[in-house]
Amino acid sequence: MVTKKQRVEPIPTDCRTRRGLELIADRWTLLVIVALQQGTKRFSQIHAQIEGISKKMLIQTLRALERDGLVKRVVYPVVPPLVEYSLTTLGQTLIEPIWALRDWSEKYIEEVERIRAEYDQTGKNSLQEEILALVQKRANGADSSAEPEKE
Amino acid sequence: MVTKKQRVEPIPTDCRTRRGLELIADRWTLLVIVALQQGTKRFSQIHAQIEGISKKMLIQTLRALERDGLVKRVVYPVVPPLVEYSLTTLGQTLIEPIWALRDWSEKYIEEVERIRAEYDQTGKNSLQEEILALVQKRANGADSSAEPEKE
DNA sequence: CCGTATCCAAGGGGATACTG
DNA sequence: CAGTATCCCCTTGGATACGG
Repeated sequence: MVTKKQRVEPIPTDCRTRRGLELIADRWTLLVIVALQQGTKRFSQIHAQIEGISKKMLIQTLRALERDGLVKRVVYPVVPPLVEYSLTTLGQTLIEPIWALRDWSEKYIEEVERIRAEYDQTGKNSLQEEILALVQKRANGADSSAEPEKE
Repeated sequence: MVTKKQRVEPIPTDCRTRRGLELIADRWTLLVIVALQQGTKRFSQIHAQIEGISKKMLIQTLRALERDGLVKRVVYPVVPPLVEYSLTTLGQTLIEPIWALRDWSEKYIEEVERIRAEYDQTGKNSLQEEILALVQKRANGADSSAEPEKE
């Protein structure tokens, strides 16, 4: 159990990590980058590749990425229109961290889903026994009034 | 320019990568894990640390993480209540990929913001010249009717 | 083909008040 | 302290129709 008076330095809204996460912490951005990391693609190809995304959301996501310099958009003045999207050099720097997330998913997602299924069925997961043991131990051994202190 | 008939294999909604990204691709989840990677924390500490999150969203996020076995929640039966959250062993496996994203943010976020500011002010970013060159080149040298082919 | 424009339903998420 | 409950706004985002 944690003792009192632990100093916690806040994560300000304007720190670089938060600003960075805001860039990519939505439903589609990372998927679009994953799609483009295979190389230049037309709009319709990306749209076909990312199952479930609407044209509206794809456009929106691509526009944001373009605006931020992560994706390059090239329009060829032909009929019918031909538009190609690709990662910029800057955008390619995101491939590595995203790959780390992919690796994690490949390794652990099914374990996560197993635990979730168990939780949904039983109302608890296997961690609960561990936790109960912790709480019991404390209930027996220690004073039950915690009396948290102010700073 | 990309040539015709490029094969694109779709990313199905149920692939592991997408299921993994759905876990963490929202506004708060990653920040909560970042907060907890420093060690066990009380609810109020996390809440204070993540500037801007409401109690409602923090609870919601923590519940989801708990349900998925990434976060452990321990309630001590004392008054006033004392609840501690920490990453499980499984949850800790996420630290590494998240760290990669943090590193990326530290390195590149300000470049991104520079480009974005430029884009917002001028309606274009520095890539546009590069793109114009590309398009011009094509317009001069090649047939202007692209005539995309079917498969 | 690659968008834009408009409408609209669902729900995300804040504010507030209340409880054990 | 650590939630739960309710209200309600307002954004998100899908569906559809249309345009260059």
